[in-house]
Amino acid sequence: MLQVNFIKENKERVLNGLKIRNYSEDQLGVIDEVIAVDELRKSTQTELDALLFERNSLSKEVGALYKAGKRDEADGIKAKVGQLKEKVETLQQQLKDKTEALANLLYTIPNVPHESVPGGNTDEDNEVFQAWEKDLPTLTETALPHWELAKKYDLFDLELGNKIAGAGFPLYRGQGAKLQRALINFFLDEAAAAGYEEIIPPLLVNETTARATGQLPDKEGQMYHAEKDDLYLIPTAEVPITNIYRDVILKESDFPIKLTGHTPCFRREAGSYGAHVRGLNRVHQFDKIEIVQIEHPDKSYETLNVMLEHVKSLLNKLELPYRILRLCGGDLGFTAALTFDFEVYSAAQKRWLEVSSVSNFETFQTHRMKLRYEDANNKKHLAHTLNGSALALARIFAALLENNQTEHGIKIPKALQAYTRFELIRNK
RNA sequence: GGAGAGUUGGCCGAGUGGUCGAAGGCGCACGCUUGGAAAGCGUGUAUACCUCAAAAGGGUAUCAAGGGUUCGAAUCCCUUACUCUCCGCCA
Repeated sequence: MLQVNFIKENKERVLNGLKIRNYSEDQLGVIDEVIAVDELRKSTQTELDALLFERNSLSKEVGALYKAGKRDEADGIKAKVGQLKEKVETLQQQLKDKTEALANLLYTIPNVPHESVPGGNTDEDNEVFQAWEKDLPTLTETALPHWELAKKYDLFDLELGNKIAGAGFPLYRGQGAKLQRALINFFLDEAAAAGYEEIIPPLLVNETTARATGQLPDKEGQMYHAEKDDLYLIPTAEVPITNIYRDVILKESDFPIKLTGHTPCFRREAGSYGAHVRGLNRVHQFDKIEIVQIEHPDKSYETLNVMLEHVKSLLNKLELPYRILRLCGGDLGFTAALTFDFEVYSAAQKRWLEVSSVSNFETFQTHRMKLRYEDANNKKHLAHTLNGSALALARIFAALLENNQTEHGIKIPKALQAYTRFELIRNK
């Protein structure tokens, strides 16, 4: 969430940012509301602090008077302090209310988009940041979409997944399962080679954790919730991994912190339907390797580029055609300041599939998380967080099947063969 | 799941109603000392918010979390969480 002081000092910038996110004039009122509530909060605290000061000083006197044996005098002061009590309680309640009201307002305000974020409403308006310059693969008339290929080669089974869990929970088997595992290991090894420390985090997280990275309250309905224990199934490894550094004060020399992790990701995807969700295009559970960096604010955009390069190299090694989009204001996530999406071309479906999202959150997450660093003058500042998928498996898997299908079987890209230990997925 | 013990600052650890944001030690930083280092000596060393144009200064809160008793709570009471030990269950 944004800091009140930041909003006050950069009001125009914040308002413009919200406009890029297509806020109406009416909705922009929230900014003035925040400022007003904060003024009330401050004046309440000033009043309360003065009252508490009085109470504390008088109470100290009582102690001293008792020691000196002056009971009567002490009792007089006791009565006086007793009278303050009601007012203290009222003010304390008010302060609590105001603080809460402020927090609730701030929770509704999304991050300020980076200056490069274009306007626009939907994913149609995203800017093609890097197009695919070479020819797109073309397949024969008889080419199959991945869900058909899965049947032909027995790679995954949606019906069985449905039987066991429900729609959108794929079950991989045989060479399909092996290909999944190969991709996971490949991505993790590549991340390790790029200097990321591997983490295996919990797959369920508590409310504080989900709130810190901004999934709550914004994406409440998108996460699976184990109500009995009040835990959320992670929608991405970003959540538990970034939270490692919640409430931490770093030294400048600690930067950059680079973490990676493979986890399944669980998403309810409420409201999704239609042809675009066929097969593995949109599922409730998929595997993803996430890369996370915690950076010095001066370097975070440089680091964002480095992360883009990492994802590019993965796709190049997998020999998949891809393009990079810069998300427009309307498509940009609530917590992100700047996001680049990677899409791979699915030749059989003749469409682009999103396989990675690389974002800079600046201080939006670190403010909630209280993740700070200390500069040379011992001043504390909020750090920047970044993360990206490197990569999300289900759609990569789909694209690999479709693009590499031949009449003899499905070719495995060279870089992956060391992991799969087969070069071709053949009909049984 | 049951029983018991515990949770204090970066770490260890003292502290059972007032002068305690908290002794002492370790660590860390700076200075003195030294040819240099170690040792020694000295000084400093939490976070957030409010106030102040800013700094200085002042104030408030925080001893796991929340609530209560009291003029006053690290200290007493209640609730919750977590940790450890034992039992149960179990990969």
